[in-house]
Amino acid sequence: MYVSLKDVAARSGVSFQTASKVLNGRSGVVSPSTRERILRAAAELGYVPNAMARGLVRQASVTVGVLADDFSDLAVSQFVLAAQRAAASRGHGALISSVHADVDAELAVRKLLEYRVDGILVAAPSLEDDPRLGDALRGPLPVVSINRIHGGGVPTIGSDHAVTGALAAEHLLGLGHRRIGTVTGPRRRQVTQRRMRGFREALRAAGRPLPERRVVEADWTYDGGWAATHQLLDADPTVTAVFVHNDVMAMGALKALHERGLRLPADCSVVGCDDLSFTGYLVPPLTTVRIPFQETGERAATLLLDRIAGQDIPARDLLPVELVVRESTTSPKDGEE
Amino acid sequence: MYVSLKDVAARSGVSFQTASKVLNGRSGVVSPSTRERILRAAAELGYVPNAMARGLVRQASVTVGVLADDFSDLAVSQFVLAAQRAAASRGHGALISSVHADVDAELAVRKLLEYRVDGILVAAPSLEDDPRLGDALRGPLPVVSINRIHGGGVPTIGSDHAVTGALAAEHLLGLGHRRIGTVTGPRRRQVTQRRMRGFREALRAAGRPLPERRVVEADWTYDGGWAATHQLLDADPTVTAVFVHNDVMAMGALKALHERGLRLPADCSVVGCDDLSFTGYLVPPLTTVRIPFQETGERAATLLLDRIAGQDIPARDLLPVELVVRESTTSPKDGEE
DNA sequence: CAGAGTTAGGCGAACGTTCGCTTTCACTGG
DNA sequence: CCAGTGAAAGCGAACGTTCGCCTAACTCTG
Repeated sequence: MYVSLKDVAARSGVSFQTASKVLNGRSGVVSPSTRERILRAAAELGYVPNAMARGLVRQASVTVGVLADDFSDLAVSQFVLAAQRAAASRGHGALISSVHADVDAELAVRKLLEYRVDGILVAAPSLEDDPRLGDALRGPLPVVSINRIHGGGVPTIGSDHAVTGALAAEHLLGLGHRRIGTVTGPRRRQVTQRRMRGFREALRAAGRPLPERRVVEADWTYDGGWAATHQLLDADPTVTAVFVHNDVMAMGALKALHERGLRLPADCSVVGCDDLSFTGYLVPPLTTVRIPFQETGERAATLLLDRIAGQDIPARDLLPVELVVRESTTSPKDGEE
Repeated sequence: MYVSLKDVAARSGVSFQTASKVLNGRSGVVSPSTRERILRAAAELGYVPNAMARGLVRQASVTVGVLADDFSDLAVSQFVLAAQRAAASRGHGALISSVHADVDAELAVRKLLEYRVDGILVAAPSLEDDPRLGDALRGPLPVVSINRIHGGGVPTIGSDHAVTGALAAEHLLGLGHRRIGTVTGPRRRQVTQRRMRGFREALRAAGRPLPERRVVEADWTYDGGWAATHQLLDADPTVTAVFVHNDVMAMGALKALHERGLRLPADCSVVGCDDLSFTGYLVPPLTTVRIPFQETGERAATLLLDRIAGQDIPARDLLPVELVVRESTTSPKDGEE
């Protein structure tokens, strides 16, 4: 069905190895006239090189594997897209493999190994505590992850979560808020802990330590954010601002605050996290800490490819986050505690 | 670096072909004892079959290519994810290739061909008019697309756009609206034309033909939807309901309506399209026509794999859409025209 | 105990490349 | 005139599999 080098060679009257030299190879010299002849034959026949055969002899598939847990998540899909593009721009294909309830991480990694990917990009935050994923990933193959990998040993790239928490806290403190609550991601997750650390420290440094009743854990979802916000305001109706650990939950928070009859942002300020594309269109437009998903994907892919090319890469790399101020935050009406 | 069949064979004292039989093959009989021995050796050495070598001899990569234009779009990424999972559950890998400004469609298809994918799944609505994509795709390789392909000849699966438009119109008419406007996708796009046809016909059938001033074209984006909505209300401030061709633009529409001081849905009803995950959390929660992206991805992958397996598949397959009524639609305050 | 049948495993070829080495041949300079 | 040089092309082996066919040895059967 496909045309092979032999076919092209036959048509142009040379050996297939010579055809290889002009069509795919990087070695060897051929005269301009035969080169021309071979090129023409290839075009006429519609020759398309066979990457599997090439990969076999070169011992490199020129392909990276992308292991993602849930890329219907906007953040993950942005990452995957950016990574794929960066890989493509350097000539690499991207083989994706998703892990979810039905298929365990080991199997997904194994599949990628079967295809002999040259490296693996991991975007599976929900699996950061899975020791089996860690074991499967630690090996001779280059790997770069955007989340912590259990057991370590895998270069990680991400954003500075502690700074994220601190930025949110400082912004709200700067506006004059004194009773600030927070809706967090799952407590066991690194990202949650780090953000909480930065957030807590900034509050403490301002002499406003965070009481536990103003911390409610949620699960990254709209519903979770909605419920947690109600819970938070039930526990302490006096809070004037809420830091929500992602934009999706922040939407739920906005809805919950609306339902309680609060005027936004006058009665309660909200800071989100992520800066998803639609956050500027919420009512009110959401102030949020921008997490550079795309840049992370690009950078992760770049590092992975560098690593594949034999270079040394840092074990850890943090991209800067940035506060995007919109209209969901303002000064509280009352100044007193 | 990798362990090959020969290594396993050497350790268990058989020929590598015999090892092949027990580890990967489907043909041939080996005694339980040697099978056991080979299995043990493979486990000890950590044997992982080489899909490239297998693909080479079997003349099948057991891989599908996914050609997407922009999967940071929630709809497309849902599709891609579902397709990847469906393919994986039938043992196929998924090689993704994105087309965008920098890389033209032909090149992307060619890359997939180099990897000798067994079939291609296309999700590139923005390229529906690209004749070169059509040409690149028409060939011996099985292809299934979720959008029209220029020049035809490619099995297409999607949802019924005319019904989508009709559902929106009928819902609004049923609520008593008489002056209904619409914010459409780009006019040249099939999906826009089809939705408009269904929408128009339903209005005409109810004796309320759609005047051109109540139709504004936009570009699927928040900003576009926002601007178009303002434009629509400038052109005809009397409209009491708007049908917006996707949820993203509908968010922009909601914002624009807010800005004009209208109370929603009392002063203006809005119907969206897609039913993205967050639409239930907008203010007000959006009534929308649900497009089954995930099911489309699954079905497309299934059809493609069936096709690869040699079965005949329909040239066209439509999945049902469904109106999801939330709170952004209600009866107009005034009944008269 | 010969011959047939069965079973386990080996063997060779092929898939489509790459790559280093060898061969061929024309041309050069001493 | 002939060794030496250099360019152009060919050749063989290898990459890791699969698969059909072959063979050796064992087990029956009469």
